[in-house]
Amino acid sequence: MNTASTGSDAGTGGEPRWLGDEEQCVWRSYLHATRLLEDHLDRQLQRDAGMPHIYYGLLVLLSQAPRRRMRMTQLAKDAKITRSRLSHAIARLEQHGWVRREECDSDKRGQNAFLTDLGYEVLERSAPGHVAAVRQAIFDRLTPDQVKQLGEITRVMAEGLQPEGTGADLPWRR
Amino acid sequence: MNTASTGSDAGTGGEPRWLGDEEQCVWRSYLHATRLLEDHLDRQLQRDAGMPHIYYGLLVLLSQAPRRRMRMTQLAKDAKITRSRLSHAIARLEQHGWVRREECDSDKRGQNAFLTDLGYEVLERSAPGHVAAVRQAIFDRLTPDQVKQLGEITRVMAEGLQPEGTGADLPWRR
DNA sequence: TACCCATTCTTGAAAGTTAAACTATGTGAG
DNA sequence: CTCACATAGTTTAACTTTCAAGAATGGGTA
Repeated sequence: MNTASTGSDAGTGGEPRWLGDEEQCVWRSYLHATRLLEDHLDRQLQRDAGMPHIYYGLLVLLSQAPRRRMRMTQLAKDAKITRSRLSHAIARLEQHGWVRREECDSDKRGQNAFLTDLGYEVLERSAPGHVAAVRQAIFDRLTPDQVKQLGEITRVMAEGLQPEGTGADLPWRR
Repeated sequence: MNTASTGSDAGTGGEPRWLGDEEQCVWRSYLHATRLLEDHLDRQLQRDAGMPHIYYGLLVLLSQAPRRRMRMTQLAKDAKITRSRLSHAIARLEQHGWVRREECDSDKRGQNAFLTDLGYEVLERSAPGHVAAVRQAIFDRLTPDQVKQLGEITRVMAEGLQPEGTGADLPWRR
């Protein structure tokens, strides 16, 4: 089924409002760009740092955290991934010696993941190449205004997709 | 390593040009938005159509093709995925009876994938919900101008990431 | 024809992801 | 205190993706 068409009936609720020609075109561009970029960065990092993009992002988050350590749940939230996925990811990063776990003092259920020196080195070594790749794909190709627009657009999108409410965590909403 | 920092040395080539504060912020928003949206659509489609977003996209492409069929390589190119990935994907879609393969007349190496009636029905049934999800995440939240900007921005990005040259295929470049 | 190399598509194994179930600890009400 | 329920994190199995290798056909050149 086309995402467009002047189609008729209802799906779940009422009349489905199909996408117009221009919207369709934008949607396709979005899909292509995001898919190509993610693939590109995944390959670049797999080659240069030996890990997929998302794992690299975890190391970055840890490197920026107070004592280079963070609670699992918080890390999962910041990285926008599920706890399950994080568990698997940290397990692997741990195998490489880039990250380690430690019990959490205040909460016996908790675990902290922390970046090892070895992990920091890997990050240090691969950061320049990664930034270059990001720059080449985005910041070097867009005008300053477009960059600003992209920031605002994605901010709005993310806001709308956050689990619940803008607090993205707090038990407000509903 | 931070994607920013006023860091010093070189990576592979010359001085790495780190991202400025604003660029960093945009990049983070981009990652969050795209990750959240992809996850959201994957869950929505897995629930309503029984397949991940990318598989759904394959059915959409097939549904729009001439006789609802397409050469594997062309399909892979249009969907921006590798042939290997496509092979596995089609294999699974075939198991569900949504797609089938047939030999290609003109080239004995070739295969056509075609959308079955059953596949078309699934698409027809799940399209409204999918469009609604896309609309809710993007088109209902952005201003018409932002939508236009997003289209242009992603077009530029995709262009820069295409395998080689804009032809995205032709043996020109280099 | 014989040969070489490109193209098409598939395959198998390893790595990564998901959803659901599960363990263990925290927390509040009664 | 005790029960019920929420939270934190892990685990299992099924599924998806990737990478590298492989089988078969096409095409060009000597």
